[in-house]
Amino acid sequence: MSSDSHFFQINTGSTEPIYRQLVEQLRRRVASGQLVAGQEIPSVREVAQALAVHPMTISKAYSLLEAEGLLERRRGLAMRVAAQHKRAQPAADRLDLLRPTLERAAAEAQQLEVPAQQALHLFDQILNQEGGAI
Amino acid sequence: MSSDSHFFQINTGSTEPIYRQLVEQLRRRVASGQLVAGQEIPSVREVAQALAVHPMTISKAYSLLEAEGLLERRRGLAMRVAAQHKRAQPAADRLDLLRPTLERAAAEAQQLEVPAQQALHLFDQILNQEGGAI
Amino acid sequence: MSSDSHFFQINTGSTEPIYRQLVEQLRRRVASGQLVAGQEIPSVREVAQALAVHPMTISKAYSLLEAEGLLERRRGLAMRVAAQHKRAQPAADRLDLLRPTLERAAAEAQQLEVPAQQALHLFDQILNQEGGAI
Amino acid sequence: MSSDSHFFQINTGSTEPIYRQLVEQLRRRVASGQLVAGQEIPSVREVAQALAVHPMTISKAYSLLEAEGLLERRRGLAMRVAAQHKRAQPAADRLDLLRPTLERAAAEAQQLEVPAQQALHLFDQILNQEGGAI
DNA sequence: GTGGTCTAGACCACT
DNA sequence: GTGGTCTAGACCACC
Repeated sequence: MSSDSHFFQINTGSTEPIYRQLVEQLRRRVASGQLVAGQEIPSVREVAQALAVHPMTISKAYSLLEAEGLLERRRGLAMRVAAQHKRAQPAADRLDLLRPTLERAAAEAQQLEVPAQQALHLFDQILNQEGGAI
Repeated sequence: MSSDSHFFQINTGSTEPIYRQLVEQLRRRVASGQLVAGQEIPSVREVAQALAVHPMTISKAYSLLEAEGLLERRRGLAMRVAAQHKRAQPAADRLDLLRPTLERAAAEAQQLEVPAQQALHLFDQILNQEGGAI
Repeated sequence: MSSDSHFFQINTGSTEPIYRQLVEQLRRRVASGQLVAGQEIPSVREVAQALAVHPMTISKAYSLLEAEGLLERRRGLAMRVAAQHKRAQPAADRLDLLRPTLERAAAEAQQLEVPAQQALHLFDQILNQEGGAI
Repeated sequence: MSSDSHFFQINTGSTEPIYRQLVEQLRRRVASGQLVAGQEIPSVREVAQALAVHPMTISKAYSLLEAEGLLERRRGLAMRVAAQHKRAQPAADRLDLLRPTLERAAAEAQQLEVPAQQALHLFDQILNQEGGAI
């Protein structure tokens, strides 16, 4: 599953704990429907190696997601997206999940006295670089 | 200085340490020129009470900013923005300081499969609510 | 808080993970009302030392109980029983929580061909030794 | 040997490893004399299918019991209870084997503050349901 | 191969 | 003092 070496992206410089970055990324992918019920996720060891992080850190993220009912553990097998999870959420709800980070960006823009128009323009640029067209 | 009870805004629920939230807010305000050399900032006790946070947390933020040369401590007097700090930064540099948070928002949008246009629209709305027109 | 060195009892020989033994003991004490909202529990380090177990093992138990809403974390302070937890449960429900272990004991008695009367008698003896009169 | 589909009872939800559940059940049955020297036990495949468990798990239990001298492996034939094992144990010893689980139940009763009398009454009920009269 | 548990021990954030 | 995060690495249970 070497093609999954970029399954997760983490920012080691951030104050946000790595395990939490993973939890939130996976939650978003399930909310969007990118990950569907039954789908296997890369193993703890694979992710740990790909991200150069200790396996226990990955395991902690997976355990939390399991406790939350989003992942399913199967003895001796790779974990997978749980069969009976909250299904992919409607677009309006997903947009809401984006709100906190945008609010933070807006607060920073204000403190930096960056005009709204410039902030919007920069965001537009970044969105178009990122993953290409959605 | 009761009008300064909202000098800082913090998010106690965040994983980002409070002292760091304070440090970064103040850096941004200096970068934007909202705070100028010689300007007094609210005392540790005032801020601690207003934010319902332990005074040492505020003190830690102020000490870091002092070590950084951004604030000046004066015996028995309120701290103030240091005389010889890097002056307010040009608009282009300030825009760059906004980039990391917008990159994070863009990554989240992509994982949530929120179309760029919708994300931009939401950001626009939030910017216009926030502090009013800039 | 040295008098709390026996706050928890664990069985290191068991296959049941230590952290889970702790979680279940604390759940039972809250269910019975022995632990009430707001009450502080011994610190991670105290328990770790008293039980001769690694602090992270204790921490894991406490984190699970916090995720479950039974404990409350307070930055820099000892954890305590959450204010808004499911209150102490009625006697009938508590009796039900005892059922699984008694079912296991009954199954073992059957496999050992120990007569019901003898099993009951032994249980009676153990109950009366244990904590004294309840 | 389809009538042996319920030769073992396991609890897949438990933290106790399946192979260990099997080992202990068989030990108890031998201790009680329910299983006697020379008696055949169901094959790995039969048990695996009946319990919906991986054959290697059953095999591991059987191997441990063989290493312990309780079972005998015979090329091409079903395993059987070893000829020269510790014979069925006297009633007093078997009662002792029941003690650990009853001690655990007593500890739980105490933590739940369930009165001894109620705990005993519940145990009595369960014993009489279980396998019928012994 | 899979995930889980635990230890020893460092360093961080906060009161 | 409090809890949290992470690493390095051992050993276990299961497929």
